[in-house]
Amino acid sequence: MSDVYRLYKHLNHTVTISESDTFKLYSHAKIYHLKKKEFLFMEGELAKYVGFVNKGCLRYYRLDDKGEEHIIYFATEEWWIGDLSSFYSGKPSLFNLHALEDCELFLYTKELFELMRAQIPAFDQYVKIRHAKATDARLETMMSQRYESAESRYLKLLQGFPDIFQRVPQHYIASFLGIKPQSLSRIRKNLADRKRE
Amino acid sequence: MSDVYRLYKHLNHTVTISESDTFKLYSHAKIYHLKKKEFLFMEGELAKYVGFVNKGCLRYYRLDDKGEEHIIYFATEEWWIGDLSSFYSGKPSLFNLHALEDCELFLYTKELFELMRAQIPAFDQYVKIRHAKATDARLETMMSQRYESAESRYLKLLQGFPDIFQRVPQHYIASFLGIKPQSLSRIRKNLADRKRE
DNA sequence: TCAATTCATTCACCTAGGTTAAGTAATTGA
DNA sequence: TCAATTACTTAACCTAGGTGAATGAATTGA
Repeated sequence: MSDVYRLYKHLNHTVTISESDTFKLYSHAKIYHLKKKEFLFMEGELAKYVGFVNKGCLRYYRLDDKGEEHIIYFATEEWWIGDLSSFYSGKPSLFNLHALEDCELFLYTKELFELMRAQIPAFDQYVKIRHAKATDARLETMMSQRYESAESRYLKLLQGFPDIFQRVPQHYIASFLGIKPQSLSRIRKNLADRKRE
Repeated sequence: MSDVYRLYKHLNHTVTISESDTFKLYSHAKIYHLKKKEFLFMEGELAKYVGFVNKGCLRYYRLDDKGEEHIIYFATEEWWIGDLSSFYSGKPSLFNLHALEDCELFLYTKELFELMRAQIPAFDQYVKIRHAKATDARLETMMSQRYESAESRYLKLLQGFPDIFQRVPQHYIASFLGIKPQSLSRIRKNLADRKRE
């Protein structure tokens, strides 16, 4: 499987893009290897890249005023990563992007990213659709945080992103769900107990 | 005060836009009067307009699976309203946009809105900045829902949007904060008691 | 390889906010 | 204008999830 195959396959789920356009996109990217436990950027730094995860797993998180971490998303193969707010505004990021496994990323600076959008209409189209979906998904998360129990959020995650449970420690899952590791343990125990009879 | 003044003033907080461009924008809008308790659109309908609130107050909300309302935002003078997701995708909205006072709105269809963006660069610029800010604000809301107490969310709202308390019934404030009216009453009582000594 | 660290689990106890229900005040509309 | 509706408050009780602390299991790294 060529390096570019995953990107090609991914884009073609959403738009129709040629192999040559995909290759163009790929060949302009900075191929970047991030080792487990390294950061692509940290709070206070400029998030100067957006990138496509070709391999690996990362977490995007933020600290609250008590210094506690809150994971906003996990990114695995075929996810886009970065802090768009910092990327576009040029202001320091409030977030941290942290590798949970060794990663291979295709990175773009703002200039390069805009150039790709300008030169490859199908890619521009893809980015627009993605933005819209991401915005919707974010609202969805907010709503479910507001009116669903932690247990039901856990079950949804288990259903919608089962992979992640094999790849990241459980206390990160808890942080993503917005609860404490002890609470996640309790929820899992309750579910197991209930299943037992 | 001319009808267009508020729009002009508002846009010039963010970008530099001429009176004539503002007037162009205004003159293409559909001026729409929504009476108190009417809906601009409801769940299941197409949200075919986005609009500028020139006068009045509305709430944008959604029902959960138990049929409970959750207010996402209030909009008063100088806010933009609409469901961008439905607006752009052409799919029915999941949300309701409901007038809490008699309103005067400047409405645009998708075609007209895109035309305005294309013909008035300063407006296009304004819309981009707005989108970015709205996206950030949404994430902020999500975070505060996750790790701040209802009391602190209440105090922040009181500080950042004091107006709204004069204009909408308290149970809507509660719904916006993500709590029950009784809880808001209790929080207010606690604060008052604590202030008393 | 094994000591140190990091993870997961469990338990007892606490607290913010939900629930139910009642009572009062304020608005609304024919 | 006044009956009906809608809003707000209070209080007793309940529950999901937080807190702190203890224990053991699994990973990590010199």
